[in-house]
Amino acid sequence: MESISELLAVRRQKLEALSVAGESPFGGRFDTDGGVAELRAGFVEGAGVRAAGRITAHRDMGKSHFLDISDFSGRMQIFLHAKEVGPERYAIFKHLDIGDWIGLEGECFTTKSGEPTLRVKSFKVLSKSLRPLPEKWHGVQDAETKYRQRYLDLIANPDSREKFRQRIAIVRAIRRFLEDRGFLEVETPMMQAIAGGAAAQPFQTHHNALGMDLFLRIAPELYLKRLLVGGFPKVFELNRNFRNEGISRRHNPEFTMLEAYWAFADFEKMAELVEEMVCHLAETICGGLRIEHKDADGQVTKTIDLTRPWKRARYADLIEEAVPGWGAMTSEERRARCGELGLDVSHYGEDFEVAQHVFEKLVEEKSINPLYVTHCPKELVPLAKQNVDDDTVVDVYELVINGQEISPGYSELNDPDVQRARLGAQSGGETQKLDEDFLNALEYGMPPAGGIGIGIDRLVMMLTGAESIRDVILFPHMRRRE
RNA sequence: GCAUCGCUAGCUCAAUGGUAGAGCAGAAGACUCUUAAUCUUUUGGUUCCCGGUUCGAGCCCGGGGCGGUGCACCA
Repeated sequence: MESISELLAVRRQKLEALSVAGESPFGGRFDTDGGVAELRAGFVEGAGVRAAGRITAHRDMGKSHFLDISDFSGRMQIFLHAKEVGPERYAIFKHLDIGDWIGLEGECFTTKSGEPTLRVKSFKVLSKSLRPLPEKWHGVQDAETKYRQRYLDLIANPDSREKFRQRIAIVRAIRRFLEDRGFLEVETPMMQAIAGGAAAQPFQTHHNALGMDLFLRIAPELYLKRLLVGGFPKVFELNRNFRNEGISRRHNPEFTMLEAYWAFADFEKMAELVEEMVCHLAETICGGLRIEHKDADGQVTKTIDLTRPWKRARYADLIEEAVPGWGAMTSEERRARCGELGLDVSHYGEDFEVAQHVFEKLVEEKSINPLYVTHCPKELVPLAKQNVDDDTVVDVYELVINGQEISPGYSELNDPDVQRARLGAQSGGETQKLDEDFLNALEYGMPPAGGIGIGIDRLVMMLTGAESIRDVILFPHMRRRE
């Protein structure tokens, strides 16, 4: 007999025994006085309490039993004695396992060792667990199991629970922060006839009734700008984007993006907004402006200091700083210099692509503390206004933290003719891809505006010390098994 | 796509090419304040899959699967 079958068989036998004894193994409604961590925190000696949770530990002392019950909020100890519940209920209790959900009613008391504990007077089986839980001390270590069976990770790994609790708090706080400043949250199409607003491979689908192909959006940008045209002064959308590209530590095919637009503002005003917001999140949710990232042994590997004001620097100056003399070099000299620095730029055709590679490797990846990069080359950003003093650069910032691009911010381009030319140049003459309705909307007049995008997953990684995007996405995409 | 590392009991991990082991969980027993409870006994294996080398493969070789990491890709 295989081991797992044996473990399952034993639990099935207990399931049967519960039914025979007249105890429903899958319970029903059970009203409690709160989550277990809340009850433990609000502990009053002698008070009667109703609680429910999953049994996560069992310490057996003859006829005295100490158990931990847990829910998403935390754990609490309960004490169950044969004398307290009577022989019939005690017999039922003997059929319980670690993993089962139970509801109980009891009285608060403190043990000799000082642990707030619930003395069980009565209990009810809420759900029998038919499979054994992961190991109590090490939890689930296997990355594949954590991602494929997130529920096991959430049951067994408190660190993981905490990261998701923080993610939820961050998303909620962002919404509140923006709403408090008059931004309206909107919902725009996720299925689009033309996947615009970024340059990425889209997922394709098909609408049968309309007989047309549609794309999952790669960005909401062009629709949010239509709303600026329509008169919305401050809008944001915080939801999923889809990009049909590689999966990595930093990429999931569907990811969460915040985009916000503010009429009559510019990229610098948006930078102020983002700086204020991220610091607010760090202080209220992550315990302060110094964010520590730790390795598996708990050793601090890096500390991100979010103290304001954040550094601001021009794109060209940062490259010059990384590679002295860059600005005065010819195209050939730059490529040669890249070779000396160990950077492979052979597959880049354009000069700005070579520079961008240098920027990514020598500036972005090395920037741990916040850095606003401004005056970026216009080729990189087709949807932003050109700078009035230097038409080779655009009025944008790129916010880099933790070696990753966290947020771009623009002074949005609102000249329809310039916009058409820039998008046309980007699509390489494939006029089919131009979103004519968007350009048409611009011709009605879009107010000058500041706009931002923030990759929420990467922001949460930065704020919670997660090294992989999969650690902040509940159900990351995996290759199908079998 | 390329490179590299990994896959052993339900979970966490061991195992010079020579009888696959431990801890936890499970089962049986002892114990009325334990908290990684303790103590005694004990069940549990398609070593990811297929093939090869060998007297003999968890281990070596080839192919495949899944996963981690890096590179490539990615405004």
